[in-house]
Amino acid sequence: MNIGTASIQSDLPAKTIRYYEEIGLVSPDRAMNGYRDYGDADIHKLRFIQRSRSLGFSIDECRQLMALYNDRTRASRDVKALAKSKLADIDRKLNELNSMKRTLSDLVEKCHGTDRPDCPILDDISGKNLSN
Amino acid sequence: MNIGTASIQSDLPAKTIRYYEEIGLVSPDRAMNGYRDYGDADIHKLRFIQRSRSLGFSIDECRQLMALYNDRTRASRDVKALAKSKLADIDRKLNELNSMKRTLSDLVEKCHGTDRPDCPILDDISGKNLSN
DNA sequence: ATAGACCTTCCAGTCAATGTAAGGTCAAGT
DNA sequence: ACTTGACCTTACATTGACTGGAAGGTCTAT
Repeated sequence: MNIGTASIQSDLPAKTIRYYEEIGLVSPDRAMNGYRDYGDADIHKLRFIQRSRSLGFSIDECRQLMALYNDRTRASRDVKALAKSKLADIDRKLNELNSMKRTLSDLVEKCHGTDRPDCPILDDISGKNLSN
Repeated sequence: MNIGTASIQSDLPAKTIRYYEEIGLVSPDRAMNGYRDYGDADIHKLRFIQRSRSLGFSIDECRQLMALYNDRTRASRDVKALAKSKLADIDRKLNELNSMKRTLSDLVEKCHGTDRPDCPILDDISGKNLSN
């Protein structure tokens, strides 16, 4: 499939997809006319990278994650270790997201939601009653 | 407190903290010697920004989030609406993280974790049995 | 066969930092 | 009082990860 379709399927700009090829992250086949030709596996990788990036993983971490897909010759013990370490990263991020969610939920819940400009939680958040 | 301490407390490089001041995200007081002087509220904001950035929120979104802290004159109805929209973003991110986690967990679980180079889940992930 | 929507490469610009240089400030030790 | 070393300051350059735009080739439809 062409890059335009790949762009839609992966939710990444075509520009970015070309960039990912340039830095060696996802390298599609080429059709006879020189157009990039993406297969299902490529799309799957791109989608995974899209999610990873949008969640704050670096390109280098994506490269490691791609190694899990690409390197069939690697001992699966290594694959497993790498995957486990990334899982720990993900759990850390889940905790942080939940902590942010709690902060914002409190904000939503405790603000009265009227036009009144005073909002009790703002004082609390901004450090007046800082517990940490 | 000085920027070095603020750096440790917020888990952000001093360089980055200065940059955040430059772009108007967090502006500390100045001591008589010209040193930046961070208060507890500043640290709280920096920590929040640190978490937000590491989870893939843009600087512009951080700016919106800071507005929740800073703008006391804003109608709290607006504050509430903004917070709710950010909460929806967070829920989306939580879903994506859980989806990544599932993918990687399967990888860890189904790989035998020996030195054998074949790993059944790799074929699956790389699109051979693509269900989406 | 020509218009319009796609694709190509290449080079420049942006955003969010990060590195480095040159110099001022502070607290401790002699 | 002076110096050493860890801290702080600004200013300018560089990096990483895109993003935009130009100049041109390809494909599909009328």
